Amino acid sequence: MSDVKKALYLPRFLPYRLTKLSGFVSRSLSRLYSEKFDLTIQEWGIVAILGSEGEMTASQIGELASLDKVNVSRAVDRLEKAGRVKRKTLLRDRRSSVLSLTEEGQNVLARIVPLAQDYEDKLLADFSAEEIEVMDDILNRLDRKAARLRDIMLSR
Amino acid sequence: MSDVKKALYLPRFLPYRLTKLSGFVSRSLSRLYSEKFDLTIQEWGIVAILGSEGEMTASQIGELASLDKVNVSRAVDRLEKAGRVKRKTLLRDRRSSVLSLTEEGQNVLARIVPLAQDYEDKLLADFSAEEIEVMDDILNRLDRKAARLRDIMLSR
DNA sequence: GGCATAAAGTTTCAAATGAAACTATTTAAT
DNA sequence: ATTAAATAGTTTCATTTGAAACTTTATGCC
Repeated sequence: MSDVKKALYLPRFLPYRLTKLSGFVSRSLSRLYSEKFDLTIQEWGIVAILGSEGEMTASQIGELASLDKVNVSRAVDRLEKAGRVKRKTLLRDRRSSVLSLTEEGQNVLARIVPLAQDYEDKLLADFSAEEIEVMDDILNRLDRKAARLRDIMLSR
Repeated sequence: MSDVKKALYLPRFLPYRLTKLSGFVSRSLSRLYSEKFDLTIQEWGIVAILGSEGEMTASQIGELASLDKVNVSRAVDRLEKAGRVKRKTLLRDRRSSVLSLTEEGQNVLARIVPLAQDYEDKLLADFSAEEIEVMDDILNRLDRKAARLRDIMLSR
């Protein structure tokens, strides 16, 4: 009767559950592209973003992919060396360059997208359309809240 | 009209969203214990588990905390050196030992639990009890499915 | 009992990561 | 115009991580 809330039951603790779930998912997914296509998770994110957005600078990519600039820089470097991404220096600001997929990059993307979609489809196979909508809403709200809390915590 | 599903919109891709959310959450939470208590995320998980389960071997902990044995070994080593965990060798199997929290370990746990609970409460503040139940169910199902998919993928 | 195989942890080594320092360029202020 | 401050991206260095090899102890088989 006394120590009801003394401890903390990890399997019910949301942060733990999120970490565990996202770990499962990322590791599974990475098996789909790491060996076969020699891509890291960051590179895959960048290729996916350039695929849907077209041209972007490194910092814009970082923003969208939630990657810090060090990681973007390294990943872009590897992608460029592998001939999957090309840079075009801007005249109006030579500090940064605009990045885009090469033909080879588009090729890789086209081959991975179905695998990734297929994995997501399988993960969601047991959920109805309404349930997926609910999940979508929950994730959005959690994401916004987590970002806000982080900002609050950082600011003091 | 042609390339509707060619690309993949990252901000709607579930694996990406999970990774991003869990990253936010873990980093925020880790600020609560890493500096103040000098604990890594793995150590915190182990302390929490030992706190609610009492005595366990390293492999049992790994099972519960979803940590591989290398990480458990290292984290336990640090915890022991910090006087937070103690080992008791089993007579019937001297390969492993049973681990438990020292008084100091229980102390640390008791000081962190309120902080962790508070963070979780804030994260969930905008959700109703029903919504939390729905979320709970969704996470359980996703977790089981992701684990099953991983096993399937590993087995070939 | 004696030998092969498995299991629990630990150690080692190479690769991934992140914080901080650095370079090059641009913008702002005087 | 000249200097100071800010921005984009890169490099460096120390730490973290994970896979594979290793050590010790236990189990199964003949």
